[in-house]
Amino acid sequence: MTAAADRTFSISELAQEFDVTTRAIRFYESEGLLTPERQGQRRIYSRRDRVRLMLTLRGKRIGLSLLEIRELFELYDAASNDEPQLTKFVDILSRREQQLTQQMQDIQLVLREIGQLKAQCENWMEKRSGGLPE
Amino acid sequence: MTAAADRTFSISELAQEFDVTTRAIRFYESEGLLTPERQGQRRIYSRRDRVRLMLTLRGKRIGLSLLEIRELFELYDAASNDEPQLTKFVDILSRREQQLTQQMQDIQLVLREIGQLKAQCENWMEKRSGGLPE
DNA sequence: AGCATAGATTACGTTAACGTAAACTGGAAC
DNA sequence: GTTCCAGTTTACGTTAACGTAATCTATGCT
Repeated sequence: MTAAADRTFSISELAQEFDVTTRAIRFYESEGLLTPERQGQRRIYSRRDRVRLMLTLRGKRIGLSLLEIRELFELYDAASNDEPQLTKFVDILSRREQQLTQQMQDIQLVLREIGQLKAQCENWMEKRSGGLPE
Repeated sequence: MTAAADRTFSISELAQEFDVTTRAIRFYESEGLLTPERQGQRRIYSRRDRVRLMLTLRGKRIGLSLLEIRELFELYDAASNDEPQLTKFVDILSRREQQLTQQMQDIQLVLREIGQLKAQCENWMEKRSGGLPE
């Protein structure tokens, strides 16, 4: 049994590590995404909270709203329950899968366009710099 | 010369085709993304406007703000100008490329997780349905 | 002429996700 | 003791991207 398994974190530690403001972290709590303990009035974050913060930020990066992220947390927590819950869970996952796949295709399109545009630009610039040798 | 090359569109035609409200289309105009002609007071959209609307919506899907989309339009229009403009253009493209690549990786991660979760759920549900044969 | 319909203009409302400021607390360091 | 410092609460402000009326206009149809 290693002794550091229950490491905890202060709010500013997490803020630094993930490059968000403490305000944002408290806001996520107010939205039900984090549930830190208290030591007096100070918030004290567990490993679990840290993971949830990570997942929250990743969720945001892929365009989920805080509400959706929270729903996923709740469904995930309750997922070992009854079958209707499970079915709903799978439904949501499928829909999101659908959207994300679409999103990836869009991104790939745009990336290709960007590549072409960049090549074109660099082409032009080369020609210009080579075209007037004093 | 075919005669229909200069087809134009009404606002509600575009609204229908792309499944957005007319309000949104007028809003995009007010933000400088579209520049329809006028026939009296009615807006009359060209092929070019239609393409820009398409690009606007695609930009939104991949998480660009209307302002960013407008900047890209402007840069694209001015791209055949001088070299500093071109350099700036390539810069912006590179940054966006960077972000989009990151975003794609995030999405791929989540898609993998979703796949696993779905498999797990279906696994559970199978076991249950098979476990109680009356 | 009268009416319906599509479109225009103006303006206020809304939601999400925090930012920002003010005022307070509790322990640590000097 | 007092001065920092990190943290807390409360509350109002902000931005983006439209939604939602309300009111007005132009036009084609009957």
